[in-house]
Amino acid sequence: MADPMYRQIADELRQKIESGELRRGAQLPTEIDLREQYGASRNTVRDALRLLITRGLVETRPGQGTFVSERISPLVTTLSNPDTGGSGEVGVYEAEALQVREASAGPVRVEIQEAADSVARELQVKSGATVVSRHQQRFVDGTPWSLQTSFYPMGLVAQGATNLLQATSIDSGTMAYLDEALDVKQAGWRDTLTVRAPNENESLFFKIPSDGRVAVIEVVRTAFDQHGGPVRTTVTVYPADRNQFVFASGDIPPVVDEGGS
Amino acid sequence: MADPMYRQIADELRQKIESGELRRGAQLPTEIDLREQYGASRNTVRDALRLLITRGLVETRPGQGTFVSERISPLVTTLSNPDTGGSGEVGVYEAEALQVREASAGPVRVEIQEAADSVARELQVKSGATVVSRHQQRFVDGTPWSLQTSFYPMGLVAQGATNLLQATSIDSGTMAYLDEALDVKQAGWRDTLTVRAPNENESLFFKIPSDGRVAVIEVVRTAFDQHGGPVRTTVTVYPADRNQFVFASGDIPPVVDEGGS
DNA sequence: CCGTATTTGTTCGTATGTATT
DNA sequence: CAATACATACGAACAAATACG
Repeated sequence: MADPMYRQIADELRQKIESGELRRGAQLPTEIDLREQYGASRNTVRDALRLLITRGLVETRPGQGTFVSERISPLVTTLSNPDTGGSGEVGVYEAEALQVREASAGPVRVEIQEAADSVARELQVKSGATVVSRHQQRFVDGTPWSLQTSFYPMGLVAQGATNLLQATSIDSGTMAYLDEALDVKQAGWRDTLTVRAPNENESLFFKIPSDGRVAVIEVVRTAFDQHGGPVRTTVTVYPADRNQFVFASGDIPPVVDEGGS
Repeated sequence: MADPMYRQIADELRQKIESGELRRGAQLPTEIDLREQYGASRNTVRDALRLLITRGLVETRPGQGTFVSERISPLVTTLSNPDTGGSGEVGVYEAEALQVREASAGPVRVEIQEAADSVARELQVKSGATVVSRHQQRFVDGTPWSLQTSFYPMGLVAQGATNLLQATSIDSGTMAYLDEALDVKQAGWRDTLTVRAPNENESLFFKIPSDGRVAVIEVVRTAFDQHGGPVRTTVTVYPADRNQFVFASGDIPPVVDEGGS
């Protein structure tokens, strides 16, 4: 009488998934069916399913059913040193897709805000100081992939970097633009990764449960100029169940295809 | 009728925790008390508590009660480029503690194993090939912090690096040792971060719930020698609810103390 | 050491709400 | 609109872990 029943059920289902008996994308029996199959109550079945959800093996869709997650070969995001590989753009997260994947992005939403504590700390300004925020939704193969918001000190605009207020996508070249406009160069950056539960916006956008069963990964990248002052801080949020992050450093060979099992 | 009740309860409790009304380590009202306070059923209260557990705010101890997590200012692990800061040791994860923290480690457990698929892929050997594994438990301030296992191709031992089989802690200098013994130098490395549910060992060691409510972060660091061949792959697992990772690149100023709220 | 009270963990049954088809 | 399937919520009972006299 070792494991509780809900964990036994979860284990059996997990085995069926990993053995391929239940394929990716396939629909699991409904909770009612599982209740009968395992002689458990629906609540117990749901406890088992919650375990599988947390482990990223299945996902539930209200009104539809429970399905084996397609996920697999997680999206790989490279946060490498540009001195290392030839990853051109500095300050842009790049999905290094082993498979062919199509990345797209929503419109840029520009706002003038008062800096929250966390942002103020990164930008080394007073809490509540005025900052420019540029927010964007990103998709890969049409599915929600990340939410990204960049914050710039308002001082940069006052000094002439007025394009920061434009709602056009200059993200791939903002640092180049700042160099050109203000002679501000990016000398380095710092990435901070944190795992936490999603907030309401995030669970809606990523279509992950709102009860925290699936975490999100928050990457805060703060870029510094040649004088050691913070120029920009970018907060990017990814769902944790379908992402991996790679840091490369030094001289290493390119990645070989792995061919997921 | 916006949020479900269990989330409202969780929000109120979260507020009490963040405002300091419930201090770190303090015991929350029992589930029975909360049931009466909020006019909800015990199951609904437990749903709310599960949310807070997942967010790392509280933890439950059977027979005792529910307590505000001590956690706080997460441990920061730097995975930086050595060219950047002066972070001496290459290939060693370093807890950059803003507070004074005491790191310790358990004994090294050396084993000869057949490489699992994931390890074989990283070391670019055939699946099932013989490898040396060196496993260690790590603690910070006496609490479990990480589980680390390094894998080396058996070929290195055959070539003379016999010290790899010794159960003494040479971890901080294994790469230096390999340089000396075999003229193998570390030219670079690749870190891969994945978030997943803990396995049984991990949940026991870290004392986190075994149902996957708290994720773990798995960092796989593979080091490459001057010829681009993999020398070592190190798998380190951290509980996700009390850790942050920092990757610094280029020329950036040192971290300033933040003084948690 | 034992027994009891307390507290969380697991499981059941049931009812109703909400999203999708 | 109806049927289906998951989401939320209630109430109840017993088990297991812990604390304490």
